[in-house]
Amino acid sequence: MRRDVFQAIADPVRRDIIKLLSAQALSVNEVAKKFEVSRPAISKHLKILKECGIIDIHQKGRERYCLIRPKSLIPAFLWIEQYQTLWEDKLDSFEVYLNQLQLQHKKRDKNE
Amino acid sequence: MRRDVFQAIADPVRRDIIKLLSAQALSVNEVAKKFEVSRPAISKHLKILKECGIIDIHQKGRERYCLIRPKSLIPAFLWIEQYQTLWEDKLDSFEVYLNQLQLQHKKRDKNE
DNA sequence: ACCTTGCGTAACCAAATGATTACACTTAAA
DNA sequence: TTTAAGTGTAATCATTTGGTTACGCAAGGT
Repeated sequence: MRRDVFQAIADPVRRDIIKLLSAQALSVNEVAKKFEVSRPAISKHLKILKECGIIDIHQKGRERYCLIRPKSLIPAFLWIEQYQTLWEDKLDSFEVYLNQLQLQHKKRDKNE
Repeated sequence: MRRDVFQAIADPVRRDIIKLLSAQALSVNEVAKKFEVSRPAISKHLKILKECGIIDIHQKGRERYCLIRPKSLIPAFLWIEQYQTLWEDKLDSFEVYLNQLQLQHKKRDKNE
């Protein structure tokens, strides 16, 4: 059972939950009301988000409030960010492709 | 069958493939050699990456070269980036939590 | 003309995922 | 002290996922 931030944000429902909770802390029921799926389904999503460190859950009376821990998204952010220079490159994809291919073949293909 | 960037980068093998191809274009076999799993397994990962627009595959002789299309990662980058202000907030999580809870309860809880 | 290389894909399988219903438990409310 | 509200979790299920082996085919090499 993989439990990392990438798996956590892979599901669209969980991304929507993150969005909700980034605006305000909500109880489990309050979260569940925003979705079509059943409350137990939301409960499971919240459990996964908690296990991935993306949310905290605090009991208050008989309610459990979910609040986001935005720092948990930083690893995913950094992973994607490392490719930023790539997509900001001046060279367009086709040129990059040709260059890479040349490098690739400079030893074995002598007739191109 | 979900086919979006988030699902594409959810798998660690696919993230490693992206890393490889960000350095240079490689043929399917060259990619497969870098991993423990079988070539057909890599072939499937490459197919998913292609369907998500993360790589292009160009035939050259009997080899197929995979090259990254880094721009396809931008949507995921933007999604995570929107929470950057959240994790850069001066307030620490506990204060945020208390504030949110106050807002949450300012109408119904008058005895706290 | 063969054989080899590179690769896709079908068939199959175990495990993970995402959902549901039913039930249990705890805490507030009446 | 009943009752209702809020929630977790078990049992169950269909689908997806990620892997394997086996096979087929096209393009190069001999």
